Parts: sequence; C-alpha cells; structure tokens
Amino acid sequence: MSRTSWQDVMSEVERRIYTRQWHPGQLIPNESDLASEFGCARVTVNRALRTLAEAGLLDRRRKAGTSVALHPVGKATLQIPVIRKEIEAQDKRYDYHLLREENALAPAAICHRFQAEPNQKMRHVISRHCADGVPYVIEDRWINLTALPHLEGVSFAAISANEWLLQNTPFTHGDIGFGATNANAIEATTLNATKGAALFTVERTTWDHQTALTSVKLLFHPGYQMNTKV
Amino acid sequence: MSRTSWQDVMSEVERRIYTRQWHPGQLIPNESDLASEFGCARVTVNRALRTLAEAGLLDRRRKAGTSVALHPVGKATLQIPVIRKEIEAQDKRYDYHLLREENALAPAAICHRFQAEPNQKMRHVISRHCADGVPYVIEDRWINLTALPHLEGVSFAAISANEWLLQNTPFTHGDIGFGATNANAIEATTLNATKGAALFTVERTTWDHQTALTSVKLLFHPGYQMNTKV
DNA sequence: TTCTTTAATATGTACATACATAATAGTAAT
DNA sequence: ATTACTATTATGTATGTACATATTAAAGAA
Repeated sequence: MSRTSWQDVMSEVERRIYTRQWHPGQLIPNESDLASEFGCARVTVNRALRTLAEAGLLDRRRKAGTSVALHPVGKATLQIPVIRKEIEAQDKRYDYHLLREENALAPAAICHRFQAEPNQKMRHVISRHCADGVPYVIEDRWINLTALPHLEGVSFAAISANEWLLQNTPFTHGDIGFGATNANAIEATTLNATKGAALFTVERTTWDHQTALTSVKLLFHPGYQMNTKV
Repeated sequence: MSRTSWQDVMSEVERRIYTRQWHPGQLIPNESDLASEFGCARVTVNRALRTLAEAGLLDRRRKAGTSVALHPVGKATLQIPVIRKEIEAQDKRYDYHLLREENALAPAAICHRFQAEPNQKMRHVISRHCADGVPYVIEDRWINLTALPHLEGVSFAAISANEWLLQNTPFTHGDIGFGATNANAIEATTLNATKGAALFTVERTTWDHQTALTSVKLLFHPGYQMNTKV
C-alpha cells in the first residue's frame, strides 16, 4: 500500500517514545497535527494512538490530549491453554488419567470460593495429565452441580473436565490466580516428585454472571515455567 | 447516541456466542449481512468483530469468514507492576533494602540468558522489598553494563533498580517467565520463611532489539498470589 | 473571591465510499 | 491429473465528513 497506514504511524510514534524524543509524561501533538505531519487522515492517527493506548504505552483523555505513559506498564497477555494442546504443541504424547471422581459435599473453603452456602452438592474430579508418560500437571476440580445439572451423569474418565467444560459450558468471566505451593505426600507421588517440592499453581474459578460454575486448581510438575512476552 | 454503536453490536454478538445461538466452530454471517441486520455500517460491525477476535472469542480469516473460536481461549492480560505501587495499592508501608551491590563477571547461566559471551562485566544487585515491614519479595538482578555504560556509577541504595530502570531505560521488548522454586537457606532467612518453602517466582529479561539490558528474578514471599481476570 | 455558565478543544465514533489483500473456488492450459 | 491463471469473496483499511462526548478554560454572575 502506498498510503501511510495506521501501522506506519504506530511504529513511528513507538520509535519516538522509545528514543525518548517524547519522554514519559510528555504531552504529544494532537491527532490533527500528527495527521497533517504524516500526511494521512485523522482517523488513521486515531487508530494508531488508540492501539498504543490499549497496549499501555500512551495515556489518552478527551480535551486533555495524549501523553506518554509514565510507567511503560508491563502488561503481559498470556494464554491459558487447554493442557492437551500445550503438551501436543511440544510434540509430546498426551495422556490423561482420571484419579478420582465423586459427588460430594464441598468443604467450607471451596464453598467460600464459590460464594455459596456451605455443603452444596458438587462434583469433585481429580486427574493427571502426562507428557510422553511423564506427569505434567494435577487437575483438582470442583463443579457446581446446582448450576450445571446436566453434568450429573457425565463421567470424565475419557475426556478431561478441563477440555469438556471449556467446550461445552458457556461462561461470562473468570478469576485466575498464580502461585506456588509445596507438594504434599500424595501430590508428590502423583507428580513423581519429592515431598515438599515447589509446584507452580494456577487456580481458576469460572462464572456465569453471579453463579460460580467450576473452580480448578492446577498443580504443575516441579520446574514448570509459564512464559510470555511483553 | 441514537445510532447503533460498535459496542452494541459487540454485546449482541457476545450474547449469541454465550447463549450458544452461535456455537463454537460455527461460521457466523459476514460483515455486510450483520450490518444490514443491525442497521449500521459495515465498518461498525468490523470494529465489533475485530475487538472480539482480539479478545480471542472469534477467529477471522479473509475470504473464509468469521467463526466462533473453538476454545474460548483463556487470554489473561496481567499487569507487571512496579513493586512499590503494588504494595502501596494495598495501603501498606513500602520499604526497600539494598542487600548487595557489586560489579561482577556474570556466571555462565546468566550470560546464556543474555545470549552474550561468558564473563561479561555486569552489575549484580540484590535487594528486598517489604510491606509494612514484612518481607514481600527478593529482587535479584543482573545489569548489562556494556549496553548501559551510564549505569557504571549509579547506586541503588536509595531507589530500587526495578523502578529506576523502568523509568530511565527504554526497551523494545521483554520475556517473562512464571514459576516456583524452593527457598534456599539465604532466601528463607531474607524472606522470614522456612527453608524449602515454595516461592512464586517471576523472571524477566528486558531487551533493546538484540541486546539484553537486564534480567531480574523476583522471589515472592510464601503464599503470594498474582491475580487476574478473564 | 467563588460559583455557575458557556465556549473551546481533543478525543471518540458513525457513515459512505473506495480500494487493498488474502484465500478460495473455479477455469483453462499443459 | 496437475499446474497456472482468473474470478470471486470476506475481511482489512484509508479517506472526508459529520457529529458526540468529556474535559478544561474562560467569561460572567453572585
């Protein structure tokens, strides 16, 4: 394309920010001025600046104008993948083992996470995912059977709850927490690790408006690292 | 505004996906058809669908059309904050202690992470950040003095390297890795934890084009959790 | 001075139009 | 059948114009 694209504008603005030609906190020229400088329409500049603002590089306010963000904010977008896909992406054989499956009354801690009254009837599923036969992650999941009654009869012996729920259960939003925990005896055995080993953990609760549908704790094998770029 | 906005289109499309009126994998009508259905311009529909595609809810390909994403991908955007800000946001007193600061030849592991020849001259800074006097995180940082020679004389006794570098060093991109590690004796003492405790770790390397500028390992106190929403 | 109203301004967005680009399906040439 | 070309199609984007909206600055009233 011969005309200046919004990507052209974006990279030039990025360059000016990066080279400190426009330093953090500084007000930059308004869209119309930039448009005439770059020889393009204002809407084109708008798209470029909007994208950079979404990325956290710029702060924009009506009338006040556009300024370079003070803290070139570390905003990382990271993918929460289906575990099978993640393993297969490494060209490894994926195995799934159901370790335990029961309908049970949820303990207080889980009910609290679900913001539900105690002793709700829930499905509790524990399983293990392996890569090339090596334990990869333990999936410890609680499912709200009151909200998902059609799950009463489903068994997760063949397909992981992780995958089944992602494909079959619409949700509006979710909470995710990353942390670390020491492996207890059972977890250590299951992951073929030593007791007390540091495990990277992901806890995720999935919601349909005000109702919590399912909550899962993933316990990854020692040494696991989740990577992303900024 | 009386005319249909792109947000209106977006929420209606979101609703149809959520209610499975359009189920995962299904091809949805093209932009022109949706535009006439909603009574708006095609560009307006384009903006709505583009935004949803960026969020991971839709897959779009030219000529092929737009379809509902098979795996309503968990794409979490999480903020990598300046530690001081994170602590102050919790209404806690922030303290910073420099534990060690030296110019040193980097060990092989660090050089490898920097993709540099062995025995580069680097600055090694270890410090601790506390919240209300309680150890919060250890910052173990290596700085490439070849790339940042103006840092030769700077001391991080008063201000954290974390903050100084974020404000004063332009960078083009960064790698981030999240993991877990067992606290060794020194780390345990520094964090007021027990030896072997599981620590949540963040490793970040910051680049200027091909040159690695600095690499930091953050060791958070036991029980720390990094939260986000989807 | 202080409060209220009004004007000015930068960003935000909707539209019609035009053309660019990628990918597919169909057609013709070998 | 295989390859090369061509038409088709859905998305991608650039433009001029018009108006909306948030926010600030200035002017006026108390």
